[in-house]
Amino acid sequence: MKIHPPVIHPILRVAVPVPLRRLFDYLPLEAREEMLVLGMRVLVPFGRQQKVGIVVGFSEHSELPREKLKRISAILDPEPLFPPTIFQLIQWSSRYYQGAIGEVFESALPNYLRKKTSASPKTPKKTPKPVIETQDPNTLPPTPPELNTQQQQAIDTLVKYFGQFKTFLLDGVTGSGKTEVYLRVVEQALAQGKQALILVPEIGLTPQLLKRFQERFPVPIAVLNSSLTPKKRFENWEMARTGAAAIVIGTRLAVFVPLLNPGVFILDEEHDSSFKQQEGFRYHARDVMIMRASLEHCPVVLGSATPSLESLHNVTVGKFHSLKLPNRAGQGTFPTLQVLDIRHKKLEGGLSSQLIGQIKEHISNKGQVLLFLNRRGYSPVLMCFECGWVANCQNCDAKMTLHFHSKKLLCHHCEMSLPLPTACPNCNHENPKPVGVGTEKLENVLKEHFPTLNIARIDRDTTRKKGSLQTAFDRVQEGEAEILIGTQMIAKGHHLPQVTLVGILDIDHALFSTDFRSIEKMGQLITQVAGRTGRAERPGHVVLQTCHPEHPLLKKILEEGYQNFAASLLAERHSIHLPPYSHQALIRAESKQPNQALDFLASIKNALQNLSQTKPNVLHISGPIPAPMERRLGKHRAQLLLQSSERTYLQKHLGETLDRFTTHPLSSSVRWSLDVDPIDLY
DNA sequence: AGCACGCCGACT
DNA sequence: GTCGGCGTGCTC
Repeated sequence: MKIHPPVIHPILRVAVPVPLRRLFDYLPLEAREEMLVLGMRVLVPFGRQQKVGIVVGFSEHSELPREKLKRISAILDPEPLFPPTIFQLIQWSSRYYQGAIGEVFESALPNYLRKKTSASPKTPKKTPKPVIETQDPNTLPPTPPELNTQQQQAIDTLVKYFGQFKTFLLDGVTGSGKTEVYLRVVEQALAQGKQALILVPEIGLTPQLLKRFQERFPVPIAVLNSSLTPKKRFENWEMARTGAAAIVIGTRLAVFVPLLNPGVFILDEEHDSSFKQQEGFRYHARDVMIMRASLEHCPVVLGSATPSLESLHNVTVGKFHSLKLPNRAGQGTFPTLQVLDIRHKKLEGGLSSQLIGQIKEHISNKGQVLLFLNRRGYSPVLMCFECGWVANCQNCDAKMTLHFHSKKLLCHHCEMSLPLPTACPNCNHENPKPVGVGTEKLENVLKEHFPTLNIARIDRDTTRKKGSLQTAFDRVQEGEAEILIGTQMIAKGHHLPQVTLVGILDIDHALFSTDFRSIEKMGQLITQVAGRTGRAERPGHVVLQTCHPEHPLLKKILEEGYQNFAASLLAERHSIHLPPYSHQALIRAESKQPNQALDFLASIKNALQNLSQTKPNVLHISGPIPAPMERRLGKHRAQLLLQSSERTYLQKHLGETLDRFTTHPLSSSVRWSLDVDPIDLY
């Protein structure tokens, strides 16, 4: 491909930010051709609008007659914003995830640069700190902890691979000191004058990691996530791009940030599904990061105490190199695990009397208690015991959740909210009753049981405000609350050294879910929640309440640990050809009319089947079937699952077929999208 | 996705 | 008689 335009009749191929899977051709500005370079932003007339596009190619000819082509309105950048590697990365991502090229480029830009502002963005020169400050060993802030042998080996191995591409899975139990490994590796990168990019799954995990890095390194650190103001995000992006920031910490969107001098890539909690974007351009930041590391010849470190089955498989087949940290750093000990059979037991707010007894005991021994219940609200069902009526959402195939404090029925899948009925809307009998337990009810029940104790509840409802999550964790860490109740938000990353008892309530539904990944997620969640305890000198105890104490996979994880559990799951996936032993793509569709989505998918299936006649058995198509929640927000949803052992085959034919379907008669009344490597089937 | 054009219901 | 509903079609 040519970097500069040809001299005669040049035509610019421009990626315009619209959900169309093609490029648009334009004529260059007269007499300024020589200024144009691939990757520059240009302002182009598009229909009646002006849009900011990216020049992604030059050619002598267009499929359109020359007189139909419009001329670009302006060149917006003095130099391309993307270095060649990022330019390639974006194009690869667009092909791999079958995203509209213009949208993929757009999503790699900070909002500030997506605007039609023709003002060329000057790099913020107000942070002219030295690009990289080398470390003076005498002024080392808090003495870094001593490393154990495994940590030292991991670091030595990683550093050896500086300057070349290799993917490492840092498989370290909770409390094994993964972060210390990151710190030392980054230290080495900085010493070589290189930058480090570190991704975390959620914004909430940034502050503590940022703090650790700031304490250790006196260098500019840029944070990139969606909570920043557009201006700030642009400035931090520029600091990364120009090399002013030595370290970049961000969420998945930061995977595309240009770096002047990349040295090492780190992705923490690699099993976390938040790395997968779930709308629009559906990329997985972990997989994009690996591709990026290969383009930029850097090592990439994926860290987790509970690695995804995909990554474990990649270790087995030799694509990833495994680095293990099997021991807890410092004085940390492993928690003891106990299964509590709650069949035929009377529960109070979801708690068995045994568990309540243990809570009392731990509290009286000055320990903290953590209760994990992955369901927010007061109760998931409101039911009339006279006629059997339950509160359903009118827009979705879902029950409405009772929220006691706000005195409302809320649908957790749309915005629907209703006042609490005092009588059954069906039979008019008084007071329909809540059924089932959410975190809010659990909190109320505990308050009755332990009126003198402080209880902290952490879920989406109590942490709406920015910073409130951190405040809640601080409260617990400082011992201000004796009992902590939380949804999966508490499973992520936070150190709670005073917790001596963890109670896991009601995870049984995951054992029988239709989604084949839900057991994997359950195992990760149990292990992560259990890992919150026993991190200091006091040993921890984990109690899991279940109605299925004999379930083989539950026993596996409790008796043999995550590693063996994961091995069993992998064997199961292998035997039924599920990922990572096959590749999937999911086409989702939704329509107002009940059958349009299904019909549309049926015709895609038809087209794909005709196509795959040349290579039968390579492509398996299941569906179309109605989505697990058929109606959501008033739309009828359906999906088509494609599975193949040959990824390239799947990818190629899918792209070609879908291109033809943009003109399908139903494509205007059916909203549809493609998800490559889907991680949940909803 | 926008944003037009275009053809049918309740309003000054 | 018109304002505006959202169906259909196009964007170099």
